[in-house]
Amino acid sequence: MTPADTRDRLLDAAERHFADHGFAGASLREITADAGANLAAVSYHFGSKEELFVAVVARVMAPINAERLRLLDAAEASAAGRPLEIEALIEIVVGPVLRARAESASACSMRVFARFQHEDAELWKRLAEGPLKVIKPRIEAALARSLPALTPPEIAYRMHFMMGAVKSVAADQHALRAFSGGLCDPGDVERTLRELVRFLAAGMCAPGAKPAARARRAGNNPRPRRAKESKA
Amino acid sequence: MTPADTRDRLLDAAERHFADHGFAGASLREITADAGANLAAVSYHFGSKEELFVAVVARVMAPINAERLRLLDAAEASAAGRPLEIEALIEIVVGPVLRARAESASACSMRVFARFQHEDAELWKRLAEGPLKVIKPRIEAALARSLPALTPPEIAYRMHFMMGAVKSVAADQHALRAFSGGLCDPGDVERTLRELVRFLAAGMCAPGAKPAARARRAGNNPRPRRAKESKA
DNA sequence: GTCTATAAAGGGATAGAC
DNA sequence: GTCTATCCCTTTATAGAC
Repeated sequence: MTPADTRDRLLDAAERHFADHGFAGASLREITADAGANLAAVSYHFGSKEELFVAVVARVMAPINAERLRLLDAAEASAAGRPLEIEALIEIVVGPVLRARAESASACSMRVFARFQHEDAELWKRLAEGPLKVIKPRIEAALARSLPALTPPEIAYRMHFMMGAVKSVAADQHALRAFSGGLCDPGDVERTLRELVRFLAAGMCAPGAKPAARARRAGNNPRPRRAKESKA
Repeated sequence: MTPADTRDRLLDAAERHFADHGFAGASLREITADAGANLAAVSYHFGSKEELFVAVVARVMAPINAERLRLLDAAEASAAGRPLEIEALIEIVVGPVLRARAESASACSMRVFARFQHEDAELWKRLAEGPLKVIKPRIEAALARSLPALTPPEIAYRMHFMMGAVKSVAADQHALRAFSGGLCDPGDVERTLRELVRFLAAGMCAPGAKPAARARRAGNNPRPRRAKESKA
């Protein structure tokens, strides 16, 4: 076997256990046994269980957000100032999450990604201040440019809904298979991604609440909107 | 405020703690202290921590699914055989979840609803075989009737995405407020519900994959496309 | 860096008095 | 039904040998 580093084996095992049982439900004893390491190795390499968890999440999120940034930079450079097409933009946001599975031997990255926000508030805040806060404004700005008919709250709501749908896929592939009665193969990442992008793009493009002007669909007028629209 | 029954106070406190910390993260000592009850009361009334959890989830799910069934029966009777309007159908599925908050004094029902599927697989299976398995086929059949252009796998995928978005709202209202920078008020249930239904209805109505016409899409080419299609 | 051994705390469950 | 007291187990963390 290729033992890699003890530190890396600990991260691999911890990723699996945190994904399966959450932070509180995973025990360092099982993690270290799974990693073929000693219990004290966690303290030596990370200091505490919480620091190990943070390291696991950071390792999961880093390549996902790096890929998002890379694709976003490339797409915006290629667009030369024009708004991105909404399906392409959503694929940039969603694709790296779903494809992270293929690159991870343990295939638990997505579950960690989907679950870590449900951990205790202190943990979540600490993680939210980290790698999330660099990519989110970029995505938000790109969405606002591509969907000029929507107000900022509408953009915010829909981003939230979108990430929820993404996490529902990432959280548990077994649930998707069981829930669909075998109709959906969660192992088919590209199919799942195609369905997800199509669903999200349509939801994102849904017409916003219009008080009087009945636009059949969201106008693709790249007029820089600044008007505040207060409606219920 | 009547102290109700010890059993009910235990359920109330357990709902809060399970919602905040998950099954593994909640401790019976804190729950019983919060309920003003004795530690041994859990064993007496429920038998074990796991049975208490199951009772909490059942109490949360029962009124939600009962309301869904009631609304679905009424809508289908009123439709007299015609497919339901997709927005009305989605509101029937989603509304009882979001509105469950208003009826619960502790306002934790939604968080329990959103989190309980992330618990250990054994727990999840046990709960999935319960109240979920009566309402899901009804929703699925109604969706299939309202969206005849979609294949069964497409229906299944989109149901999964839909419930993910719903859970993202139910899971943590604080996240919605923080994530939106204060633009979204999670306490405004009706506004949130309206935005969510509009988003989901559009996603559900997205055109399905054409069998022969649509070839496999390349990864991400920001080729600007015309406005999207309207009806399925 | 890795190990053994143990500390210190907290967990769920339960027996038995009342 | 409710309580006290306790059992027994697991947990994280750490000290110190190697």
